[in-house]
Amino acid sequence: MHAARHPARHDRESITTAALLLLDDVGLPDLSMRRLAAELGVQPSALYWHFASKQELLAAVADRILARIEADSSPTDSEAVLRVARSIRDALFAYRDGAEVVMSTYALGLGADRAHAALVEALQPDATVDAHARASVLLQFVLGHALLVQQRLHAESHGASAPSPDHDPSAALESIFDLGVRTFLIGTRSG
Amino acid sequence: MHAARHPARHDRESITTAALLLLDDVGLPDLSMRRLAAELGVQPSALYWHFASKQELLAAVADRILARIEADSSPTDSEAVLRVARSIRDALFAYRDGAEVVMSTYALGLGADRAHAALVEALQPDATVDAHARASVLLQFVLGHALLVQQRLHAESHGASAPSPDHDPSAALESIFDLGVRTFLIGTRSG
DNA sequence: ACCCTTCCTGAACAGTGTTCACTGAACGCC
DNA sequence: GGCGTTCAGTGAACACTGTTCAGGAAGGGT
Repeated sequence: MHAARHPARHDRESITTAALLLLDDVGLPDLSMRRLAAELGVQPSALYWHFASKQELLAAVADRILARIEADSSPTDSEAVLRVARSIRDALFAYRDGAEVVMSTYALGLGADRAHAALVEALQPDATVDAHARASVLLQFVLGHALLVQQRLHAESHGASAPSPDHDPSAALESIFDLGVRTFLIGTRSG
Repeated sequence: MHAARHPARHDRESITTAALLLLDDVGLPDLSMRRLAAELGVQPSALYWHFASKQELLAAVADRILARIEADSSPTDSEAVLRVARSIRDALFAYRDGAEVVMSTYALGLGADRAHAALVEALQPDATVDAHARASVLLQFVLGHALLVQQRLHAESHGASAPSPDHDPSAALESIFDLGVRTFLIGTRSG
C-alpha cells in the first residue's frame, strides 16, 4: 500500500499527481505537506526541493485540475458557450474541493487563463467587441457557483448544516447553473 | 493602545467587533485566536467560552459584514436590482478579505439569506415565477466576482503577481461588475 | 455561609508550514 | 581510478496554529 521505500526519486509531475489523488481522498483541509510526504515515503522537507512553498504546489494542482477543460471541438454553434461553461464546471467538480483549490491560486494566473480563453473563443459569434469582459463575467459566475455548491456538499456530508430550507433543493443545482449561463447569453445577444 | 487589563468581561458582540477590526488590520490569514485574544488582553482559551470554534466566530463576523447591506429604500424601479447587487458587493469590499470570510461560512446559511432575500425582492417585477433561482444565480456571480477581485488586490499588494497581462485593467473592474448584472437583467427580461 | 453561574487562567496536546546543515547516490571528466 | 558537481532526500528544529481541560476567582441569590 505504502509507496516504494528507497528508490523514491520524484519530480514535480509525480508529486503533483500524488497531491491530486490525496486531495480527492482527504479533502483540502487535510492535505498537508506531512501527509503528502508520508504518502510518497519521504520526509516533508523533501517536497521543498521541488516546490518553493505549499502555495506553489497547490498552483500546480490547480493547473492540473483545469487541464481537463477540453478545447471545444464542435463548430461554434449557439450552444458552444454553454458547453464550454459546463466543461469548466465539470473540471472543478472532478476532484474534491477542486473549486476551492483553483480559487485560492487564481490570482497567480496560471490555468485560469485557459478557461478564460476558451470562453472568449466560444463567445466570439455573440459578443464581437467585449468578448473579453463578458468571458470574465461568465468565469466569475462559474467559479462562484462551483465553489458554493461544492462547499455546501462538504458541509452537508459533515453533518452540521441545516437542509437549506429555502434554497435550491440540491437536485435543481444543475438547472441553476444552466439558467445562469443561458440568461447571460440571452442578455448578451439582446444587448 | 492595548485593551484594558483586568476588567475584561467580554461577550459575543464585543469579541466579534474586535475580530472585525483585527481582520481589517491584518487580513484573514493572520487572524488567529491567539492574536485576537492578545488584542483583548485575554488568554486564547477565554474565547472558547463564548464561541465553540473559530468557524463559529467567523460566522458571526460574516454576519456582521453582511449587515451592511441596506434594505432597499427606494421603490423597486428598473435599477433596483443593480442597486441591491452593488450594496452586497460593497459590503463584501468594506472589510479586508470580507468576501473570503463570507464565502467560507456561506454553507452554514446565516447572513447570506439576507442578501438572497434582498435580491428576490428586487427581482420580483422582472422575474415573477423563478425569482428565487435567479437570485441564487446573481448571488453566486456577486460572491465570485468579489472574491476574485479582492484576492487579486491582495496578491498584487504582496508583490508576486504579474500585472494581469490580458485581464481587465483594474480600473474597469467596476464596469465588469455592472456589465454582469445588467446582462443578467436584460436576459431575464427577454426570457 | 453556602451554592451556582459566569468568565477567565495556565498549561498542555497534536498538528501545521518552513528552514537548514548535512548526507548520499549518480554522473561526467581528467 | 579518483574527483567534483549536481540532484534528491534526511532529521532535527523553529515558530506558529486550533482546541481542550482542570481549576480558580469574582458576584449575586437565598
